[in-house]
Amino acid sequence: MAEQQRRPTLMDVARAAGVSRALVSIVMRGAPGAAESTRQKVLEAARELGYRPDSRARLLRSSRTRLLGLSFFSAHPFHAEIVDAAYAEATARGYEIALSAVAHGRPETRAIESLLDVGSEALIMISPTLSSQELERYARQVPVVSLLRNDVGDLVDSVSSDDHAGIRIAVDHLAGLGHRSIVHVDGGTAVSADQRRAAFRTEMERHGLEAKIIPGGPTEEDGLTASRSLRADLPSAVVAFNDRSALGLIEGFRADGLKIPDDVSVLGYDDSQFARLSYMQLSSISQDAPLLAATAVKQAVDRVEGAKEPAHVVRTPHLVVRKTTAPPRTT
Amino acid sequence: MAEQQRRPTLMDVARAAGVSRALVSIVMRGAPGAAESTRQKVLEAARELGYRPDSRARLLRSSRTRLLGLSFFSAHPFHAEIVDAAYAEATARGYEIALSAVAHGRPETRAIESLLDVGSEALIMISPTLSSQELERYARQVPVVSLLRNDVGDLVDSVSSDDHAGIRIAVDHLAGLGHRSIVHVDGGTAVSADQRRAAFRTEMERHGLEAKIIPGGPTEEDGLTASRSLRADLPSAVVAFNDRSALGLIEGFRADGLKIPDDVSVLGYDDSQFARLSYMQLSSISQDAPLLAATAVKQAVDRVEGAKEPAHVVRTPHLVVRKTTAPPRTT
DNA sequence: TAGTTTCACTAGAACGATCTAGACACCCAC
DNA sequence: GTGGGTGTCTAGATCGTTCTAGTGAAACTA
Repeated sequence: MAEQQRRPTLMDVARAAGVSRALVSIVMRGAPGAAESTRQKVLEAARELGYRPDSRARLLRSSRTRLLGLSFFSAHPFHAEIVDAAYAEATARGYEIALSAVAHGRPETRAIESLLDVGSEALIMISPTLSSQELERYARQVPVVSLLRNDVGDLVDSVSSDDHAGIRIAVDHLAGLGHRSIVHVDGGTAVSADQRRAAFRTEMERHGLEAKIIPGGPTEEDGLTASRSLRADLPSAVVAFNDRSALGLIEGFRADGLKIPDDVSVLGYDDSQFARLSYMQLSSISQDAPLLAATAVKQAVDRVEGAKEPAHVVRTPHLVVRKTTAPPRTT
Repeated sequence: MAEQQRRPTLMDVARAAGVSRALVSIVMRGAPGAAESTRQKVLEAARELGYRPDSRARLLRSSRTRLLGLSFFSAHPFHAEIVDAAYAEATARGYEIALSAVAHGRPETRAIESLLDVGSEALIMISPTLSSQELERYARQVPVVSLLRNDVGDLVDSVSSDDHAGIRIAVDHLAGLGHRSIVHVDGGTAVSADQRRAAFRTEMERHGLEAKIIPGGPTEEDGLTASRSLRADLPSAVVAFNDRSALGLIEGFRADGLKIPDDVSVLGYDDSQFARLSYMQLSSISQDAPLLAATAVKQAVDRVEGAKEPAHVVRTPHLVVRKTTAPPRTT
């Protein structure tokens, strides 16, 4: 069936329109140097033939590819929101996004190399797990922007959210509601977990409260497990490492017959889609992913277009109060 | 800072190793036609220079690109699981995956064109929303495999799960447990919703039961809304359109003080990561996404490598019983 | 010994675009 | 009428590969 007909090339369009390849190229790129009348003629011929420029050839030849490489983790739903926002911002700035997923059996280096191989002018990496030395090695070839992580050395740009400020806001919020017994279920080995843990310690001290920290992780299961270890000595509020963990915590608490927020307040982190679900109504610290993504794209474009020095942009997160945090039970 | 040093090319390696470009190309591709000794010498030189082939040039020149284009919806977490599995299968078969997301403000056609522009030899589309005419238009250029949807015309391959069988299994399961009052919360306008709705009708009839259907949709919110409209006349079991909808249903029921599965059994569809969460323990109809993904990749590769006729593979889903379905309350 | 085959290697075209340099026509000013 | 500018268009090189055709030497066959 399906006859695999050859894709039309510049040459085909040129022949059809009776001009040279170079002129067709000029017209297709919208570059100056073509009379309006021929421009129309060429465009018409191109449309007629269903011509689309071959990006391999285009990228190969042109000095500027206007391609931004974006690596993300396929297993992390939160990253999808960022991908979405990055597309929008890149398009607005006249750049394309080349996607590469870090998946099971496909390490980060592999994802990056493939982005480089297709001619990305800059790399945006969401929560990179590579060491800063490795990141710097790539940064010598092309500008690299680390998204959601900032301890990446001096050669690498970073766009991140102020974890310390986020935790401060979290602790202030809960302490402000009157909570005295607040626990942090940490992120284990996840990116940012260390910073948040440390911040929690100092912020609790600032309030003159004891900083109790329970080992956790980034998934629902981690939250669930943590809820069990909290059962014996229930705090009045919990600051989760992220929303997914918070979900696990809440489910665990509910299974024990506890009411949220009556018996325990739970505060998430990320303000992801999960938090926004109308039946969850999870209070959360928002990093504003779309804004961070847009900033990272801007950063990458700036570097590509001449900015010499890598910048480290830190945005302050903000609190989104929904229905899982409230003043403690006044027993 | 970061001196943007030029990437080494075949020419550089050739010079360093004292051979021709063509020979380096042969060695890098692992093609036959080079003596073992020179092979080592070239490899060493390449390693030394940190050479990596430029995929733009490679793809441009070679007749075979060994690239499979994969389009997915960034907003649909379920698709991420498929992306993951597709990578694995493609790698195993010696192919690369080119990813393109359908995102907010980035329509499916745009995602596809970009995959074509980079030289994909075949297209795998997850739950395509284009009309079969549009799909066929692309299928004339390159083999197209539709994943999770099968009403795509004769020119397009499809790998899908037997929706009718899935619903039959669902209804059999619940009827077998003794349920008589079973409701289907449908998928609204989502892909496959029509098939499942129709199947539910015929299968319920086969059991001599009344097929009650409530309008729904693919998200948690849709399930939640549906739970409210079920409140007045509570069935003993619900077949949700998918897991996300099931989650919404369950949360809605719980908010009304109902116990799952004591008061209502809820059956999901997809057996996604949500279903597997230890606190959800959602009974669900599994389409086995990794298997479907692997099949789609195989299909695409077969077509690329010579299979003339598009095939329509239909896999039978299976039941995964967890803790949200049980015999009805014996009032 | 002459002819054939095999092996290791190379020169140069090709892929489909962009880019550089220059040609040609036209208009204007002096 | 000549020189210079401007606007439109083209030829040919080029990007970094792969591919085709072929060279030359060694090894085998008759």
